[in-house]
Amino acid sequence: MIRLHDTKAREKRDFEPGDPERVTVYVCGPTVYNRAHIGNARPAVVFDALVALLRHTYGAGKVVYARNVTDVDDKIIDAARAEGVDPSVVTRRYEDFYLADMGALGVRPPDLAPKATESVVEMVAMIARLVETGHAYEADGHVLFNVPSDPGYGALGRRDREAMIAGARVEIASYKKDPADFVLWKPSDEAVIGWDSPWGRGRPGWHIECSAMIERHLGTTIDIHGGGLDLIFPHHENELAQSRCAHGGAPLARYWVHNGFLSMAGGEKMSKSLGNVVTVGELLDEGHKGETLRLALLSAHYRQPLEWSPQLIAQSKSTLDRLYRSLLPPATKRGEGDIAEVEAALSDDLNTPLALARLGELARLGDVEATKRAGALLGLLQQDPVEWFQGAAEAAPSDRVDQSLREDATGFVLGAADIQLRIDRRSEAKKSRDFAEADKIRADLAAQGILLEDGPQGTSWRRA
RNA sequence: GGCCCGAUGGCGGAGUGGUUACGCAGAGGACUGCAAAUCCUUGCACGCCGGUUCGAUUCCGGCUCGGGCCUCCA
Repeated sequence: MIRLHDTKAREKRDFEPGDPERVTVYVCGPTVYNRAHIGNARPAVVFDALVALLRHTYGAGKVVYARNVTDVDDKIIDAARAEGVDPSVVTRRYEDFYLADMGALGVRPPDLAPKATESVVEMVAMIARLVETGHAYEADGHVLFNVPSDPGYGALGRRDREAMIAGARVEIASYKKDPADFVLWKPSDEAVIGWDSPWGRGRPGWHIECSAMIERHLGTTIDIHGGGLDLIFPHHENELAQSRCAHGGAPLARYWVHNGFLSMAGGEKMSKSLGNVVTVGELLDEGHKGETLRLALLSAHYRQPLEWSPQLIAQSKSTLDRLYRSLLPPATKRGEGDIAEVEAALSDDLNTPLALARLGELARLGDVEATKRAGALLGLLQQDPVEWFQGAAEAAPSDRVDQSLREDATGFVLGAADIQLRIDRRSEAKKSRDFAEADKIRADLAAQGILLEDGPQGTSWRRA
């Protein structure tokens, strides 16, 4: 039995899907107008792990995971205009970057990656339904959702209308019937991307995109709707209202799951507007392995805040070194591991830190099979251990996306054969008790990031 | 201002009404030519003030500090 913390109920609940044969998950994906930062990667990794657990529990073919791509948005329009290109040039580029970056973090592609621009017909239909049922109205070329028409509004974000209006930071447009009303459709002039609709040429508002894509690809009521904490209000609150009103009161999601934020040194949230972002691409370019970054993101519980720091990365690296070392032959099995311990930790509201601790115990016991299987649940430890220690650093995603940059992706001065040659020379020196020479060889290698370890079967090496 | 979340040892980070988290770093030991890795041993904790209780880090209230949201944001 999986238990999940439901944002709407504000407590952990037993997870019971509407149909165990078809468990549906929808997570708000990226708006593709720039590179993903490591904070953006947190939900991708967290929900990747959650979906892996669901597949493990209900069967690989019984879970449908959709993560949308928002490819129509004012920020995209601005970026395209600044570059003097069509918006699709911008969106395709950053969608490719996103997939490469997330792939490097071991995030498996979702079953469905619907694009907003491909569901405009459905959006228009849903808006029309809302207008017909009195939940939306046309004003000044816009179509707005009328918040007072939905008595249930505010339940997810737990805020009443007076408080919202009092705290509103933006100027309230004069054409709104109610200050809380939000846009479903807005007009586009000829210079801007747009679609024909009963209300003239225009483009959808942000919230309706998700509602329409969920309806089209997953159905009226889905099992899990996920995203970052900051999406609770207004994005998810509005989605919820639109969908419920368009579907005669049927709830949009049975469980609402939100991940906490990543912060930078000082505890401040990582965000574009604060200018303190570190992109996934930068981290990979610095030589950090994607798996290390993934472990770092899973090292705290998904709802807890997580402070991103060089120490966190370093600690995650040494943890993975230790885990991979246990997979290295010859493994000595000290006891029987039980993967159920890891499953139980994950099943309890995706407690990845506890799962990681139990994974460490499996590794300590030297149960290679159990360690690998448990690692798979977390999306870790699936590489060949020798490759982990001796392989080249992962090529940066920029290299993967842009083939022209691939030429010098290797980046290492010494290849395995070279290293072995020096190890042999050092062994000779040791045999003749020329320790000065042996230590010099070891130090020279260390200077190039190659660490030697003498064992009973001889000397092995790894990259730092 | 309104709403919400958090506060655990040097650091990261689970969990629990009474008993060991775990990892990193530190100390000692084994192993080693010396290291590294590994193994063994080991020190270090629950923001403050009240309350409930036989007993609270764990429950309740208040406070302080930190963070998030209040229609850009994972």
